[in-house]
Amino acid sequence: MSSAAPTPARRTGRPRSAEADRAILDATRAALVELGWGKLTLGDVATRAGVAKTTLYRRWAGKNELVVDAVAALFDEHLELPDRGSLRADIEGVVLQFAALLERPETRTALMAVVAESTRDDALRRRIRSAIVDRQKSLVLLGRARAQARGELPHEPDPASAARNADLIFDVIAGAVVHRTLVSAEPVDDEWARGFTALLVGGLTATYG
Amino acid sequence: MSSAAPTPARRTGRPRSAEADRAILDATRAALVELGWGKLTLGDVATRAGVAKTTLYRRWAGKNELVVDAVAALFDEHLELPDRGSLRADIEGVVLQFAALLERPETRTALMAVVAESTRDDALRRRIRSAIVDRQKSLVLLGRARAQARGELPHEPDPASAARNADLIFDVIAGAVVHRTLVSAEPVDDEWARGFTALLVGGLTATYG
DNA sequence: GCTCTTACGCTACGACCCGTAGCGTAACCG
DNA sequence: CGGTTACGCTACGGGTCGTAGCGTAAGAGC
Repeated sequence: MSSAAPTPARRTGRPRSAEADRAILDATRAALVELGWGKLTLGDVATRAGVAKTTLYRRWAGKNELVVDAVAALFDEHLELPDRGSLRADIEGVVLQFAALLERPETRTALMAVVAESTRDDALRRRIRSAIVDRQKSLVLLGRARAQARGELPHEPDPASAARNADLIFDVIAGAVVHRTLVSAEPVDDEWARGFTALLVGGLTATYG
Repeated sequence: MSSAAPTPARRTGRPRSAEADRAILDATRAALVELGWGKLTLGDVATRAGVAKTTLYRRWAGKNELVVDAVAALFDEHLELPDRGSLRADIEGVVLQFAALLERPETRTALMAVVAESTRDDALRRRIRSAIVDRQKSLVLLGRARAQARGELPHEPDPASAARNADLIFDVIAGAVVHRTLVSAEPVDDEWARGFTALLVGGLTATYG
C-alpha cells in the first residue's frame, strides 16, 4: 500500500520492516491531528514513529505521498455499503459514512490539501484517485446497481451514458458532502442527509425514472 | 479589501501605497500560476511586486491571508448572474461561470489549499467566507428569488427552512462543480452543466414544487 | 556456518524560507 | 516646518528540507 509500485518480490537482502510502515502511517495520522497539514513536518513524523528520517524518505517521495497513504488507510477501513433496502436509504448511508470520515481531524485537514497539491502533480492525482476516489466511486456504482435491481432506477441504454451518469452522481454526492463539511463548515447530520437525499432521489427519478 | 479591519480613516502620517497593494496581489496571482500554492514563498512575491518583504508582512499576517485576498479579487470581477429567463438557464449560467473560475490555474491550486488550512484556523475560515463564499451564495439566493417570482419554485413557508434549502442548494452546486473540476479532474463543459442542471432542477421541482 | 545484498539508524550538511528587528529615508498632515 | 506613519534595506536566529556518508542489522542463498 505504501508504494504503489508492484515491488516484484525482492528476493535478497534485508526486507523492509512492515512494522515501520505501520508506525510511520500511524505517526502521520497523529501528527495531522495535532499539527494539521500545514505544520506537519517529516522530521517530526519520523521521530514520532521511532524511525530515522532517512527511512521515511526511502519509502515515500515526500509529504504529499505519505499523507495520501495515511489517509487512504482510513477510507479502506471505514467505507462500506450494506444493503439498506432502498435507494434512499443507501444514499443516506453513504452520505453519513463519508461525512463521518470528513469529521475526523486527520482527513479534514489532509484531504483538501493533497487535492490542492494534485492540481500541479499528475502522479499525485493518480495516486489519490486509485487510493481514495475510486473506492468511493465503487460505492456509487454498487448503489446504482442495487437500485436498478429493485426497479427504482432504469437500466442505462448504453455504457457511455451509464458512465456519465455515474460520474455525475458521484461528483454531486461527494462534492456536496465535502463542501458542506469543509467550506460551509456545518455538520452533516441526519436532517441534512435526509434533505440532500430527498433532493437527489427526486432528481434521479424525475430525470431518469 | 486587503485588511478586513475597518481601518478608521488614519489621518496622519504617510498613507499606504494603494499601488503596492495592487502590485502585491498581482504578483501573488502570477506566482500561484507559476509555482502553485506549495512552492509559493512570500519573499518571491515581494520581489515580483517590487516591494520589500517587510512591507508585505505589515499588511498580511501570512501566506494564507494574502492568497485569500488575491483569489477573492477574481471572484469579485467574474461572478455575476444576469437573468437568463428560467431557473434552468440561470443555474447553467452560474455553474459555467464558477467552473470558468476554477479552470484558472491560480484558483485551482489556491482555493482548496486555503480551505484546507482554514480547517484549523477560524479567523481564516471567516475571511474566506466573507471574501469568497458569501459572494457565491448570494447568486444562489438571487437565482431562487427569480425562480419564485417566475412561479418556478414555491415561496418558502418560513425563514428557517428557506435558509436550510438555500444552504443545501449552494453546497450541492458549488460542491459538485468543485469536485468535478479538482477531484475528478474533468472539465465542466456545456454537456456536463446541462446534465447536472437537469438533475438539480428535477430534484427541486420534485421535492419542493 | 559464511557471504551477499539490502534496509536501517545516525550524523552532518548546504540550501532555502520564515518572520522580525533595526535603521535611515520618504511621504503626507496640520 | 515638526509629527507621524510607511517604506526599503540589511541582517539575523530558527526551522525545515532533502541528501550523503558510514557503520550496523537482518534476511537470502550457498
